[in-house]
Amino acid sequence: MRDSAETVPSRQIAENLRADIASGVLPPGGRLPPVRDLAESYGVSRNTATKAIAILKAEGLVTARPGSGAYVREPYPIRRLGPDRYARHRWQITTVDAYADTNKDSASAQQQGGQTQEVDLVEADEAVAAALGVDVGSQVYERARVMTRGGVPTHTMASYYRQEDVEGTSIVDSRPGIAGRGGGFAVLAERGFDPNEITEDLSARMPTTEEALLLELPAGEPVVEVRRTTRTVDGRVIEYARGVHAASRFTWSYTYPIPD
Amino acid sequence: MRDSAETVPSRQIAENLRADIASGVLPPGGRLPPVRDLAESYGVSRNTATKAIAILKAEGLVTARPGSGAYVREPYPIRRLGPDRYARHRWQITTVDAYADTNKDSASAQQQGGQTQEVDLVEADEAVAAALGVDVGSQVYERARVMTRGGVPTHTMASYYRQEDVEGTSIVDSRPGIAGRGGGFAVLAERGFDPNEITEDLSARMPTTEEALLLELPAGEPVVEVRRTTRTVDGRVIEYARGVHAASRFTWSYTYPIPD
DNA sequence: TAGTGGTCTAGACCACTTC
DNA sequence: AAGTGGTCTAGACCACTAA
Repeated sequence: MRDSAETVPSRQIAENLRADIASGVLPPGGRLPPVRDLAESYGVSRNTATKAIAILKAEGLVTARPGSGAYVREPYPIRRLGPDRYARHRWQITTVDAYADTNKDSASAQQQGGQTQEVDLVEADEAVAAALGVDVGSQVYERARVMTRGGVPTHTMASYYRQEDVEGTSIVDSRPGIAGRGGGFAVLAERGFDPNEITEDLSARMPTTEEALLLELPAGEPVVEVRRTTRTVDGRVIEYARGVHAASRFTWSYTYPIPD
Repeated sequence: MRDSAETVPSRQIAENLRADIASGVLPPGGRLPPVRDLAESYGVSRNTATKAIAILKAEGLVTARPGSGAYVREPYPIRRLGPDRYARHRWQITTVDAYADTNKDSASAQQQGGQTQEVDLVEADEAVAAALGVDVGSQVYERARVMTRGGVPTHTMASYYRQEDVEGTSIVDSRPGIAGRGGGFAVLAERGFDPNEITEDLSARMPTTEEALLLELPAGEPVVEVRRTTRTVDGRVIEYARGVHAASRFTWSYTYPIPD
């Protein structure tokens, strides 16, 4: 065995374990050697072996369960998010199939995942104000929710609406699911604000401590922040939304023509 | 001061420092108290104070310069990446303005950033093979580069081409910049493969150790992996590319109509 | 030269899981 | 009860930065 670069013991141990993970000697879900064993076999202190594990945790390769062991992280089923998830047929309710649709939706929604929902009047921060074209600090409706899938929280999403756009609609009703499918798109459409175009901005970063708790993120798991602006055909912004996604559970896919 | 939740000393110190960063008491670029001072003022061991700093490093809030101090990370200028960066006018060279264009481009390119370039025949891995419609393990051209901006590496990008599509073109010439502007789009267009549509897939994760070294990533900095497929108007895939971006230096922006 | 972060040791206690 | 990860202490040495 060759050490390609001289390095400190903790990194060297981490590197060896990493190689075992990559080669499949330690398969996903497999348990790493206990820190006490690592310490002994490498002739280092327990702290140093612990540090090696900590390095792999920070890289997102390993999670530790106190009292049990350290395990190779298993890949989540990755959901691919494309423009299709906003497709009209998913939220546009015609009079003909309205009843059947809501039945089917509620059934599949509860099987696959759920969401909490909380509606509030809040003060618009800078981003919200800029997007909706209102003054910073003015009151807007916030619809905040946490989405789960198979009992595991996957992402948060908070939508913001102008008061006059949604006052009196079911969006403002805070009972979960009352806004129906489509994230309020159907409600907005009924009101005459037909969603027509979306701009999505993505960026990635490490989570805040609150986000890590809320989404039950393991160490070494980044988040993707999504900012979505929805406009009518006239270019009027009818919704601004911000979400935070556990990075390992999603990919985003966009297809577009090369512009001139 | 209230401790909202009982916690271990190292996390508590980290939380206090985090609050100082958020409130501006410790501004971006500001230096944190030395670990020895922290240890003394909190009445903990040096190790514990060091751990507190390590937590903030993993969160991407702080970077440490050995021998100097630990500093609040300053936000990078963020580059917004939209479909425009692939626009035809950026790479389509008409006979009229070809000369002026190359002059301008090389000047601005060298001011703002550069790129290394390496061209090789490599074996197609699974993703490359699937995208280009060739067998796994068959030989394809790889054009790998590292982009820098202001001397700082910002992202890698590796493009893959079918041999028969680019053989004999300047894409295969490994001299940096020889492919000209547009990432080879101009060359492909000249060959009769006019790039028409792009699919981009994004996901975020922690970097591998190689990536962290190559991109000079501080601890706690995730990367965004971009996979790009470029097609002609007939749907023929002419380029598959993969890149790794330092997350904190970019946002991605996509605008699209809501599909039916 | 003084100060700084980085790493390591040897030993300790705790809370938790697993049996 | 035995084993596990998590955390902490007190002390040490190193390499590096900055004056």
